[in-house]
Amino acid sequence: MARARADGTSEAQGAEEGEKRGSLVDDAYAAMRDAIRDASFAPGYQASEQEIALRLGMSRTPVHEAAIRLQEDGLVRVLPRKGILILALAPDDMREIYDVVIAMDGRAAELVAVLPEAARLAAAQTLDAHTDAMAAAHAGGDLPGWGVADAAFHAALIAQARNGRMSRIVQAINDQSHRARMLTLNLRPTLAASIAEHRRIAQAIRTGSAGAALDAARQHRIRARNELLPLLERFGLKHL
Amino acid sequence: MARARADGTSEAQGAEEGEKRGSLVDDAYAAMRDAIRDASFAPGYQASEQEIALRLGMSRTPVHEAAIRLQEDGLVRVLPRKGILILALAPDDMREIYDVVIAMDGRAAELVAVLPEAARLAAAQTLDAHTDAMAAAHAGGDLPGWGVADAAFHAALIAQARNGRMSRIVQAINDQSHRARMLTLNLRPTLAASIAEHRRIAQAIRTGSAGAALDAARQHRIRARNELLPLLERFGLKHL
DNA sequence: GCGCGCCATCTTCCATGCAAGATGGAATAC
DNA sequence: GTATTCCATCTTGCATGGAAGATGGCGCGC
Repeated sequence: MARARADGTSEAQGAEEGEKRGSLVDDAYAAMRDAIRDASFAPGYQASEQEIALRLGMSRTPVHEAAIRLQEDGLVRVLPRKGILILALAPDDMREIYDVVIAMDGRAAELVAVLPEAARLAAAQTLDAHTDAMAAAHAGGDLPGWGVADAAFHAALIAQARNGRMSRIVQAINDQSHRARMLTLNLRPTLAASIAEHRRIAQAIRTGSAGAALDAARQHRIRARNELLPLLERFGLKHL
Repeated sequence: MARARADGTSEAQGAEEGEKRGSLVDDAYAAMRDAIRDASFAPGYQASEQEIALRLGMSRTPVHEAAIRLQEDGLVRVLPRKGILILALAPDDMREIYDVVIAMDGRAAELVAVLPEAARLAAAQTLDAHTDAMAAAHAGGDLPGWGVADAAFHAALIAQARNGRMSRIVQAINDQSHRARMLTLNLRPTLAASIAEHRRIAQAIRTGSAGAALDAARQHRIRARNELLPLLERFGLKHL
């Protein structure tokens, strides 16, 4: 069920033809996805398959097939006979994305909270470790580090729920919103509140309180949403 | 943002679904998806792209690209240099699927319940109409009709939440579980309970009780899950 | 100057060819 | 009889060419 994601670091430049890894389609997919994530391909940019193929040192076919997968993931749109459009995120997209993670994180927390006690305790410990990292980054003024630890917390929460479909959905959603998260990291005022809420989620899981875990995870995401969306509107960030 | 899906899922826009029959890839995608849905392609069957292309009267290329989309949707698996494998659903897959719809239906109900009053009332009326159809089918012993009306209720609930990403996720999940729903329709004992629960969801939406709507939708799906999964295990339905 | 149509050009869509990996069965060794 | 090797065949991965649609600029009419 797990899609093979070649997670090699992307060289955005010349694609030297070296070792034979997976398929060229996977290479093209990974390269394009990473380029979109780090904004090498800016949103709104309209690329041609020929040009990308040339840059990656392959023919148009694997680029085309990778573009289909990226479109399915919601990262680009293939305009018939016009080209590949890198999609931008509007505030309304962020609203949609938040509603999905509110639902998923809540159910995931609930599921983890009803695991057998040993698994529950291990999960809570893992989650607390990530929260510790967030607190340390916060104390040290390391904003990117805070973001990484925060992402790790939520990724661990989903992973512990042991649901491949939920994992893939959240992964796709995260790919879409990665740019926005990077941009808005320094806009978010209440890092401390997040840390406290993460503690509450882990504690509810530790005690096996499914309802409390569900509620804590939901409220955490809902607060983040209510905090971020007005900021996006205020700053007029029409496309992220 | 709405991808042109052959079955016409899309956002609310005045534009009519013209169903442009321009792309062979779309044709192949729709044909293969429908064949999988109604079990013309049985799970476990390993098809060759050449054979499908021949049957659809096109070359291998559009079939191959459609297969990529179907794989992304979780309906098939493309085995490198071996063929296209129609995926089967195990009870564990149904567990995963139910957890996703529990999360999504709950959030959707909550979102609909906080709409402005006019929209809320209209939504509740639509939902009740579907529930009426379920009751009528139940009274008339029309099991397939009951299933159609039940699906319409849940589709309407998601649609009213006005979240394209949620719609697409639920649509993909439904595509995966369609066969299983058809098979298990006559195994489910408590149709009457579903009808009563649907009424509760609609009522909570009507009164704008977000928490009650969330809980009613969640409990409805959770009960269905707890009812169905043991049946699947009992009957030894390893692959659906 | 201004609007309109035409066409050169750019782009994807799809068919097809070639190459390489995977497979099953036959032939062989023991 | 059993295990092993080899190869004919089937399959997809990828490259490439022709075809058709979309676009923007240029010239023409006014």
